[in-house]
Amino acid sequence: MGTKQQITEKITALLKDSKLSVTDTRMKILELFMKSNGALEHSDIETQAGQSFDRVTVYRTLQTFLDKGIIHKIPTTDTSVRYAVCKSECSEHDHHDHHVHFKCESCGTTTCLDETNIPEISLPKGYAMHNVEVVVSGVCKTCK
Amino acid sequence: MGTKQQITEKITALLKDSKLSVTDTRMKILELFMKSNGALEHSDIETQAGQSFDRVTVYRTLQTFLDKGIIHKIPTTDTSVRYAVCKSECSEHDHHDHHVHFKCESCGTTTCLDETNIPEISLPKGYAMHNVEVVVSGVCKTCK
DNA sequence: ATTATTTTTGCAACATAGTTGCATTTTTAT
DNA sequence: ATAAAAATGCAACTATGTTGCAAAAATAAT
Ligand SMILES: [Mn+2]
Ligand SMILES: [Mn+2]
Ligand SMILES: [Zn+2]
Ligand SMILES: [Zn+2]
Repeated sequence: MGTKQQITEKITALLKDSKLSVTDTRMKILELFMKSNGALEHSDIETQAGQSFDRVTVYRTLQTFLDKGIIHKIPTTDTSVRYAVCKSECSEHDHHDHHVHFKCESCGTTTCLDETNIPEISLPKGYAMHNVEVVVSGVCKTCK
Repeated sequence: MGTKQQITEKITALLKDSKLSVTDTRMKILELFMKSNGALEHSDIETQAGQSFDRVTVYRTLQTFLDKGIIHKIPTTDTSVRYAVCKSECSEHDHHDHHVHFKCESCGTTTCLDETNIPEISLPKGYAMHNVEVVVSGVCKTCK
């Protein structure tokens, strides 16, 4: 985990590396992502940040982080949009999150299974594959 | 495809098999699904149905079809919800759509690749798998 | 075929989610 | 310290989804 001070430094570095201004909103939201063990959605952030930020700012911050390759989206079958921090390999407009996502039906959390690779899929003739998303649902390690 | 008459009979039978009342809304929406070569979202249905049905009715109809195993959802990374007709194996509260979904980045359509099976995935120790969703994005057969 | 019962629909009203323009504030560059 | 650039907050708006209830339609019973 690291001390509060270390986390702050790490987050600041991450923002600077992405050529983003270091602002309170961005620091706070990134901190929430770092602390969380699962993916976050917009409403989680609004709640956990303690109603200190405008909704619009949160939307714009998430979009900025997406653009810069700091976070990635996770597909869902409801209308919610889930976000999780990317690994270091990701960069602006070039995401490399080729791992499986897991949604626990018990606790509701969605996590990145960074070690679980996505297997090969052979599409029918004529289809070109650019990206594969895999979301597994079931019961997680903690809830079992 | 079949004639208009044949499609009507087929749809009527499907509704009766699912123990649903045969109504104009349900006939029309099922017809749209049958005619469409890809998945539909709520707005597609409202548009294509020619503003004849109330929004609420469309929502409720889709939910009913989901419950009865007539359609299934397809995960997305935006807030949209996509639906496609299930194969015959599906029944009430017991979906069996273990196929890959494909989203074309060119034409935007999402299709069920019924013949493309979902490969085995080995999760980390402690995780129980109930369902797997796979969505591939790229360029489809038609757009290539 | 008529009537009774059950189900579905449409409307209104509401709630939540997401977007855009613009003035003010904050951050970064000079 | 000042100027330039960028981010934020607010207001106003659009889109999406939900609930209760009365009217209408579909099915079941007579
Ligand atoms: Mn992930
Ligand atoms: Mn499908
Ligand atoms: Zn869990
Ligand atoms: Zn296409």
